[in-house]
Amino acid sequence: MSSSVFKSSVLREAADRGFIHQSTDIKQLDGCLAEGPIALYLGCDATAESLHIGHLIPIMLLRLFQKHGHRPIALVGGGTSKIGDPSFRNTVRPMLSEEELSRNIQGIRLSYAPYIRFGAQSNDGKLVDNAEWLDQLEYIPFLREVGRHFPMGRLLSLDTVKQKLENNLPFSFLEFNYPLLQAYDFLELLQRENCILQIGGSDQWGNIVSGVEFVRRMTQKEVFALTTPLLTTASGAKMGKTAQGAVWLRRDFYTPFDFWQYWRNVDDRDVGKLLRLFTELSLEEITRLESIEDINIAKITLADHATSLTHGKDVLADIHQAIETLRQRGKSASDAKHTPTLAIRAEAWLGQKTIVDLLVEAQVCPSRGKARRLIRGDGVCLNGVGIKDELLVLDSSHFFDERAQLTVGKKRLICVQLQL
RNA sequence: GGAGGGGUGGCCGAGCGGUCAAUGGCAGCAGACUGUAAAUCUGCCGACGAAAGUCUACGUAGGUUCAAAUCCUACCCCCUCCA
Repeated sequence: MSSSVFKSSVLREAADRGFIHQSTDIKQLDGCLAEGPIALYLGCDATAESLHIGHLIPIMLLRLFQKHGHRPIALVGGGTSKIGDPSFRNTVRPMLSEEELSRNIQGIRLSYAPYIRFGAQSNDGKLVDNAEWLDQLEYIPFLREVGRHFPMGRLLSLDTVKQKLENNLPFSFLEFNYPLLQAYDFLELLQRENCILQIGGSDQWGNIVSGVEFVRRMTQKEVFALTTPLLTTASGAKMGKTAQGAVWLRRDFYTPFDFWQYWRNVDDRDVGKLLRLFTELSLEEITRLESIEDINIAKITLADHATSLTHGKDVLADIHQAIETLRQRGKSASDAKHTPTLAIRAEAWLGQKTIVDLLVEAQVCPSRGKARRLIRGDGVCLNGVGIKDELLVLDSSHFFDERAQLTVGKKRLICVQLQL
């Protein structure tokens, strides 16, 4: 999508950076945006205690809108999470308890903090929980006021619904109601906050458009939908998922070091795209980085910027020091605060426990058997020396200044801190 | 409510009384080559154990059998068709 067609600065930049996948009447939306600040919202369900990289594109877009003076609303689906979004997943979502939900909502608030400025100023963001209104709904009034605006044909034509039916996947009336509730959110936010735009990932298109149509039927007002592309890596995998699970945005779920590594190791073909989406470097600067022969410079820049946006600039020095340690296979002793660190008590370990125990304790391996196999596969170094002997017992010779560097493969580093 | 099909390791998917800790694929991890990329090749890929081996697992609970993922019974869940 060419940016030159837009009058509003925010859509121009969004288009240039690759944020726009689909939208309803974008000309009219552009007009509204050019006239002055609007309120817009992004919703997500309260299914975990942290958001992850998969959520990040729409969040970056929400941030972009705020940067251009618009008012962002982060909606957390405390209500809709009781139903479970059936979109594009073939298992039924587990039912969450009230306690889990409120814990998750708190965690999501924390996840948003680096990206969206919340507060009371004119374009400060706001975090709302749709349980606030959805919990109040009563069945018969809801059916009469809301249900009748959803033609059955329209509902059945939703991609998410069709997919469930065609593939004979489990799908109950409970989940079938999800689009209605999400649509209702939009109406509620229009009335409460004069919110006229909903953004989301492209998998949310059906749900979002249901809201746009519903609002039109209820109020005769035009509201808008804008979706971001679903990010897959060049190799086709879903962005942000690793074997260990999601790449979480909260540092107590995923260390800044590992977060940095995630970006450092992206596919070559994705670097430019990711720089545009996940850093705030100028487009000229990104083009320059792309033209440099050594693509690793662009990757490191991506990792630095994405990480400092999420975790703050001050983590970078530590991370770079740890990287240097890794590069030299654990020669120097770093005491980085933002790299994975394991503290062990001298009297319990020295002369007692083995390298296998250490790998398990450091949560590198989930079991002792895995740790053994990792060693047998030449995957483990202690202070830069390859470990051959899985029975190796730790002693003071392994520590310099009470520290040892445990490296696993080329990318993982654990600082082991000895406590006397 | 009736009839039929199905629930196997992270996912897909074989197996249908012993040789099954369970073929194969994907994903993953480590090694080699590189650039902490991709592709390729090699090894690993339930837990405990140095090993021999032991234990726990094929929806849940029982049962038959020397022996069960495989047979029987009940229950739970999913799908399809009928009512």
